[in-house]
Amino acid sequence: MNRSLTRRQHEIYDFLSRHNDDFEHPPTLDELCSALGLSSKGSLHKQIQALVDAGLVEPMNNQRRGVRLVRDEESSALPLLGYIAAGQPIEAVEQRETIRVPELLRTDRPCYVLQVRGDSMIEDGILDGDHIIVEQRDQARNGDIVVALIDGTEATLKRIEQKPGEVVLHPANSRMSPMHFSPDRVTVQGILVGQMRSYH
Amino acid sequence: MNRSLTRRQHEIYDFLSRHNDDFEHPPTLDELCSALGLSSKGSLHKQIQALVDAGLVEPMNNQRRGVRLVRDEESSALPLLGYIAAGQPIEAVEQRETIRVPELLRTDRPCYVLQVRGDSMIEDGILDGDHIIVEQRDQARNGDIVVALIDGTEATLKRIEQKPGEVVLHPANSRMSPMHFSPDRVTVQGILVGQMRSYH
DNA sequence: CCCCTTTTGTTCTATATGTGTTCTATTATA
DNA sequence: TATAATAGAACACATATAGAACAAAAGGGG
Repeated sequence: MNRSLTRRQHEIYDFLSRHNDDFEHPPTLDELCSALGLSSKGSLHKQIQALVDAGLVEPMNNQRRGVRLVRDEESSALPLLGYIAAGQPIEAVEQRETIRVPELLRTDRPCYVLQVRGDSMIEDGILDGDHIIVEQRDQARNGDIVVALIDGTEATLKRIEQKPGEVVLHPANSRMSPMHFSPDRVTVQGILVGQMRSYH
Repeated sequence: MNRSLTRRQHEIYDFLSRHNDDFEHPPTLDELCSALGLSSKGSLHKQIQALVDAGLVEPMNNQRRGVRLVRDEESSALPLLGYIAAGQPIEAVEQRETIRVPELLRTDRPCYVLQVRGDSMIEDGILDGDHIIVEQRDQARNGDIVVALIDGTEATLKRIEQKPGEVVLHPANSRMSPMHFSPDRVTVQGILVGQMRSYH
């Protein structure tokens, strides 16, 4: 079942994940063959079968309905990790919670959700209580709003500016000042990609 | 039962979803045949029956013109009506679009989605480009943020204050002033219940 | 209201095509 | 040498289609 994939099997699975939107309908073996540049569906079938055994592709027991990836029923739910407030570690939520997030507010890479505490980003329209969707990353571009870890303990949500020899974290609150750190004290944990607010 | 669809059944279902607006009434089997390029309604009937078994098409027990899709109540998708900017009518979007909204950001009553244009509510964290979820209503409580229609033409998003003999619409922008109207000039179209923002 | 016709859905059968499956043989790759 | 990847053929059977015949509803004219 949980056998590790060969290199080619990995390629094929990646191809399916990337292109399953390009196919109008689940692709047949023949279609996949020409898309992949193969000329024998028999060979492909063997590979697909390995993916089925690995639990990545829906088993097709003689059915003629195309090659479908297994539906990740959690697909639109992301883990809600806890609260983030400037200057404190992320306060984990007790239970392992998940929260549904529409595709529009997330990316294809791994994401998670935090709830905002405090007003440090209020002028960018991020208010106390908002849910933010964060893409897990360890690098950011200047101007991104990031979840940054300072000295390995304090987590904060700020707009980042990376200069040679210095990292500046800008709050969006005129009553607060930018914070300056040496680069080795700051690690990026993710970048802000989406935001949700409920008014009830 | 809940069997997965064959390829052709998938196609036919897609066709129905795409074109159910093109048909004045639910189509007859013969109409569908010619639209799909088939010449045997007997064959089509078998396919339709499969869709009925899958729960995607309402069962047509000898009814005429009985091919209608089952109401898609599950999808958690709301209609995206268009753009709202202070002082102009809601600019309708061309296509009838829908957008997925998690339960957290909506209510049990009918809701719709608008995209915000302008900065009139910026200090409440509602920025240009944000998607807002509006619950359809004709009454509001003081302090609610509402979609209000002024003189039946201009739509605007503001915080409402209803006094005897007067309605005040408060922007959240210190460069703008509250607007005063007599109650008969203002009708509430809905109240803000959720908000979404994408950063990419 | 009844009878007839027309339309439209339902049920068959027969046939053609498509599509997954199973082989074996051959070639790369480490 | 062992493992993986490929081609190609042959096969089995699920699915798609046409066509005919039948049944149920709708409508119309007397």
